[in-house]
Amino acid sequence: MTDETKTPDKFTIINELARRRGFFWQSYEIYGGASGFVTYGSLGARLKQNIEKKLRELFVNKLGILEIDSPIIAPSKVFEASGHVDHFKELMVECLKCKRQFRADNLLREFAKIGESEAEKLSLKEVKEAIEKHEIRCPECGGTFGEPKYFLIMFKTTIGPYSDAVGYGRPEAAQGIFVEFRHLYEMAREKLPFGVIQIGHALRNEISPRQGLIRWREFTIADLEFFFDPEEPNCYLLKDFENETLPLVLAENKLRGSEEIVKVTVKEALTKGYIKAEWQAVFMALAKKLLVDFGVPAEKQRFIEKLPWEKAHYAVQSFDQEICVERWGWFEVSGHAYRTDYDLKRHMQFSGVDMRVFKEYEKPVERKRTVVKPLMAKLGPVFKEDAANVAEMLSEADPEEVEASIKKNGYYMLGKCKVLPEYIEIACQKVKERGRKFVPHVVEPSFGSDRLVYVTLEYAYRVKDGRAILSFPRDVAPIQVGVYPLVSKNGLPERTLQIHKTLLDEGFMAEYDEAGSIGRRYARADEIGVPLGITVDYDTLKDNTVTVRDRDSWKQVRSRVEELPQLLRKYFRWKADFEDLGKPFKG
RNA sequence: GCGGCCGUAGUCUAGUUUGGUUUAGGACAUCAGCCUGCCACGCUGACGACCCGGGUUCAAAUCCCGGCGGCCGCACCA
Repeated sequence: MTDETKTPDKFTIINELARRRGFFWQSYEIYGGASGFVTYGSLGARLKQNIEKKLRELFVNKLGILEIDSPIIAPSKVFEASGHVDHFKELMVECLKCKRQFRADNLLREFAKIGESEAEKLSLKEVKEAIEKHEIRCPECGGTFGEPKYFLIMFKTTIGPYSDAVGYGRPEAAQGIFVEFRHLYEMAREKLPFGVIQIGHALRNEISPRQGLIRWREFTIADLEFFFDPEEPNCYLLKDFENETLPLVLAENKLRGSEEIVKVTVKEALTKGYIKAEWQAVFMALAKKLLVDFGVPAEKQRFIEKLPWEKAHYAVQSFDQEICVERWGWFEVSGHAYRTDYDLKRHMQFSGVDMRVFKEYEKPVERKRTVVKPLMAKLGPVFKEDAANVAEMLSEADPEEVEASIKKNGYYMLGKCKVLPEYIEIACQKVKERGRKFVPHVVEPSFGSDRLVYVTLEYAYRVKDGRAILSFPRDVAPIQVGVYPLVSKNGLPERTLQIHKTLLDEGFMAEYDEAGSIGRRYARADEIGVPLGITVDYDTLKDNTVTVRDRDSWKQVRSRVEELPQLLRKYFRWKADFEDLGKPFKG
C-alpha cells in the first residue's frame, strides 16, 4: 500500500500515455477543464472506431441486427413515458450542520425501517415528514436535515425559443429505438425476433464524475434492443453457445454476502433458472467472446446480477459484465437487462399508438365467444332517444360481466340504465382467430464504448525491456503498419515513401516515419500499438524485399514488396500469422 | 456537494518555508540540422510553463480571498 505513490497504477499510466500520445484527454482544458467530458485524439478516435467496428461486425453483419442513428435530444414526453423523469433522479437531503449529503431513501430504509420500494415512492413532502416523524438525524454528526431536494440526472433543455417545450438529453440510446418501434418492425419485415442497435452519445449529469475515465457526463453507449415473442422465447443461436461458460455472481449469493463466481454453461444457467431469458444468456456469451477479442481473458471477466433495489426501473433481471482492472477491481463494461415489454407498453400508454405486433397462428383457432346483442325492438320503446347510446355502451361492455350480472341479479346496470334480460340476446358465437396481438419482450445488452476503449488499453499495456508496448489485438490497432527507411539517406526515404503510398492505396492504415534512429522509431510505434513495422534497407533497392517486424516478439521476417498487400490483408483478417509473412530474418 | 491535500512547458521536476538575487533552472519528449546498416546512441540549435480572477505590496510563482481543475476520504453512481 505504501508503495502506491511510488509505482503508479495502470490507470494512471494509461491516462498519461493516452494524453501524451493523443488517445484522449480532458476536454476544455484552455478554460480550466470541465469534469466528465473527454476528447479523443486521432489515435483514440480510431481505436474507438475500430472497437465499434467489431461490435458492428458481430451484431450488425453476422447477426443481422438493424442499426439506427436517432437524435440525442428528445421531447420530455419520451422520458416521461420511459420512466426516467420519475426514476432517473435522486432525492437528497443535506445535513445542516456538517453539510454532508445523503440519499433520502437510504436514510429512511435504515432508520425508519421503510421498505425499499416504499421509500422510492415517497414524495418530497412525505420524505420530509417521515424524517421528522422518525427524528432521523445525520448519522455522521447528529445534525438535523434541511429540505429534501431532487437531483435529476438527465440534462434538461428547451426545444426551440419557447421555454415550455422541455426536452432532455438522452441518458441511454435505447429510447430512440423504442419510440421508432413501428417503423423498425416494418423494416424487419414484421417478423420476430429481431434486434436493433444504436451506437451514439448519451448524457448523464453525474453528481460527481471523478476518476477521469469511468464516469463521464457525455459518453458513447451501444444499446442493443432485441425483440421477441414472450411465448416463443427460445433462441435459435442457443445450440451454438450452450456450452460456453459464463462466470456468474448471483443475486442470491450476494444477499448472503458472497461474491462467489459460479461457473456454468449457458445451458446450465438457463435450466437452473439463473438467467431468465435464453436470448439474454446468449448475448452474455457473445459479450464475453467480444471482450476476449479485445484482449481480456475469460478469467478476468464476470457477470454480476443486480439486486432488486439496484436494478433499473424497467428490468426484471439484470447482469453487469465486469472486467477486472487494476485500479478499481471489477469494472462494468456492459449491462444485460431483461426489460420485458415495459418500454413498449409505456410508450403505448403515453402516445396512444398501438405497439402490439400481430402473429398469425399456423392454423386459425376457433374460439367461442359470448356476445351481447342489443334488441333494438325492445330498447327503442323503453329508452327512447337514449336507445342508440345504450346499445353502443352495451356492445362495449364486457359480455361475461353482463351475463354474470343478469344471472345473479336478473338485470345489468349500465350507468343509470337498468338493462333487463329481455332487452338483449346473449349469444355464444364461434369466432375464428387467425393470430394474436401482443407486445414483444426485450432483452438489452448495452455496452459502454468508452469503457471498452479503456479495458482494451489496459489489457494491451505491457512493458518489455523497460519499454511500454500496447499489444492491441491486430484488428483494433489504430495504426496497422509503420513504414521506415533504415537510415534517412542514399535514396532509402524515397523508396520507402513509394511503399508507404502503395500501402495507403491498398487501404491500410500506414504511417511513415524517418525521424531519429530506427530503434527509436520501433519504440515509438510499439508504444502506440502498431502491430507491424516495415523497414526498407539497401537490399530493398537491389532485390525489392523488406523486413517486417512484429511488435510483440520483435522478430523480423523478410518479404517481397509486391506480396505485401495480400500478405498484410490476410494477417489483419487473422488468416495468417506473423511467421507466414516471410522468411525469418536477423537484422 | 462537504472535508483534507495539491496545481511551474506535452511529461517529471528546481524555486514557494523567509516576496526582490530568475531574462523562472534542469531532465525527458517534440521539431530542425548533423550523425545513424535493425531496437529509445551522440552532437548543435529551436519551441515551450508559474491554473484563472481579484487583493495585499514599491515589488507576488512565492502571502491572502474567490473560482476552476486534480488526488484521497465521505456521499453519489436509475
